[in-house]
Amino acid sequence: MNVRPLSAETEKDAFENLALQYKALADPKRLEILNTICRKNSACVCDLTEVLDLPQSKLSYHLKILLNARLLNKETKGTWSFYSINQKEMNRLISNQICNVITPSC
Amino acid sequence: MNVRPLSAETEKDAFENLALQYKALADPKRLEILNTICRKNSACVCDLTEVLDLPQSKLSYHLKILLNARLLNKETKGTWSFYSINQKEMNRLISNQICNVITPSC
DNA sequence: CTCCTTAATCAAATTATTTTGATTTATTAA
DNA sequence: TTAATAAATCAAAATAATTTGATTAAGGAG
Repeated sequence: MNVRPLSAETEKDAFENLALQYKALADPKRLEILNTICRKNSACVCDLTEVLDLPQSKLSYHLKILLNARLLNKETKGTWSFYSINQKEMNRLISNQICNVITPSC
Repeated sequence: MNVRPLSAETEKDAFENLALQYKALADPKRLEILNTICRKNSACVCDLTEVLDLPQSKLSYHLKILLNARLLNKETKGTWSFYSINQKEMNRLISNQICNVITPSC
């Protein structure tokens, strides 16, 4: 009776989710942010503004996009927000070869 | 004497190239185009306008982006342009799991 | 409480991407 | 040659993403 697939996600939904995630990766600055967070293991916004020489609001904007795509984890301690790589999701999306370029040793 | 790495590509170049390629994947319509071409093995623009119900100029636009990202091959026969998946490049970029979603059996 | 630090959010301006419809180019057939 | 088909390209309009600088919110320290 039920014609829809058992899976919760239609192919259309799957493509929209994938597009959202690849869009997050589709920016050299964001790839650099991922790379920097990986090398530091975990970083707060003020760490990244120093290393990457980007204003705070711009960083918060890009971090939000990466977080929304589930490529980052966020942990708040007091007024600090610590971001780390969601390597499980990176591995789900990206080949090992390219993971080794963007997030080596993560 | 030469301080630059032996590799032809700096990390900055690598990130820019990757961003270009992930940008091509960052659109549900383009994922659907890849999926359709994969299932048909090879398709011309007029095939795709029918199947995907998109105007010709829009298709040509998106195909150009995918071609430019080297995710498609193009072969011209007379006035037809036949597009097929560049699976080697897809595999270089994307995990097997997601390749099986976007381009199953390719 | 007041001050200071961290980071999120906001609105406006800028820049980039996509859509649209028309035109152009190239090839084939009559 | 002329007409017809396929697809690329173009310019303008519409949308979407990014940048900027300022404001806001939430903690901690004195």
